[in-house]
Amino acid sequence: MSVAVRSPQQDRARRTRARLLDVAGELLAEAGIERISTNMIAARAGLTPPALYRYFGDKYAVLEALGRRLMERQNAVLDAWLARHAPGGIASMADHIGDLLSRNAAVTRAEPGAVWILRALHASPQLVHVRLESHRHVTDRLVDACAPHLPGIDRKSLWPRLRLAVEIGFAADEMLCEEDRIPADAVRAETASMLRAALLDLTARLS
Amino acid sequence: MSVAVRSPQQDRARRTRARLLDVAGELLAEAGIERISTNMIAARAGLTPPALYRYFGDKYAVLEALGRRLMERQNAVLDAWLARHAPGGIASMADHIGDLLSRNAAVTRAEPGAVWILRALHASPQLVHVRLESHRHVTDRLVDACAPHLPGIDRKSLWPRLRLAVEIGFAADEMLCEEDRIPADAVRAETASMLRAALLDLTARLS
DNA sequence: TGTACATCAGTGAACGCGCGTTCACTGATGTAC
DNA sequence: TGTACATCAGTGAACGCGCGTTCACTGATGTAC
Repeated sequence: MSVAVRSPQQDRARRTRARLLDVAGELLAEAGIERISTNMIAARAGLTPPALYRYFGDKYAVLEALGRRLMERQNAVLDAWLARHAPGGIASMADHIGDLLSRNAAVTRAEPGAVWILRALHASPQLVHVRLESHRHVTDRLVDACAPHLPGIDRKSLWPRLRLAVEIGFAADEMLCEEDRIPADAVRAETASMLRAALLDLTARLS
Repeated sequence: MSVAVRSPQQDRARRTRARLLDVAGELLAEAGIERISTNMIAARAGLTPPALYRYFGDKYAVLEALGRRLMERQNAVLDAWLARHAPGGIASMADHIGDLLSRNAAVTRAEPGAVWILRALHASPQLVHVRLESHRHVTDRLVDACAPHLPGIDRKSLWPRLRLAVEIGFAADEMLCEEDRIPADAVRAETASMLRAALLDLTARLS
């Protein structure tokens, strides 16, 4: 990173940056993380290689930005879901987990190469922190939403349980992208009912 | 792959091949799949680059062999577990899922860079099939073990449920390798109890 | 037990290629007057 | 509304490097007699 990367000033630049990320997602799906290159990304976006470095400090910055963009979109889905169902308490949330999983899957499907982005975040030592931070953030939000309704449980013991639930939700979504021998809706429903049972189990232990 | 790769004839060769795989696992953890190279692997194993090509057709063959070796070890754990608990029926298996998860985790911990191997299998388009096939195989074995005790459920509807359970088991194991904010044993117990409930739910639907 | 010899394991040197990245630059955009 | 000008976006050419892989070879191993 020779020169600090400034955020785009012009409309054209914002479009170019977004195009670079879209293209990077496509190439990640086609070539995989070990084959993707900055030169490939620039070429596919209709740019020469140096143009990429106006927007990203280095190769990993591209992939990191790509990951963050996807996770922000997923977080937006979560926020909307929480706004709607958290006021209804644990039972309301538990009953609508399937809804959350479907909406999240829709985001994943809309993003070019989304599964591959998630995998790259998983598979590259330089990028693991992005995914980890995002999953932790999601867990924090869920704890915030659930804790008020579970006065008998302290946050410290709630966190690991919800962290596991988050991981399972994302794992199910990723699995559905590669496993074509199972019906997506049925498995999402199954996942939802498992998570629902786990969540309701928390309240049950209080009484 | 210029010349068909023959399996090693001498003891020295078998040791060399195993050493190449061990070293590849270490490097995968240190450098990640986008940085690892055949030259690096050979150098670390104390060999010159061409020696590697006596054992593996190309770079992906190394990673594929590495993945298969790990999955074979995991399968051995599963087979032992099934031999022990399958005769006891669904309830016996359901009660010992935690045991399976722990033993599987032990295998993962023993292999150098095991998490990274699993991630590489996940993240490289050329390698996804290895992981997918292994998870399907595990699912098949579980279906074989469970089906006789669930005469009311046909294999077609059993398969997706167990496939999901397999994915969740592996996902939990992988998560524990990177998430240090949660106690491993507690989360394995939690995972086991979720899977247990899901499994017992199958029998409950029969009555 | 010793040795000749066939086979197997590993080497030294090299290849063409595409990688990530940088430089000094030209062309496009938007704004102040 | 027109234009001069500062700033921003993208270019052309090039770099050193390590990659994956191949070749014709030498040294090590094990076996038949």
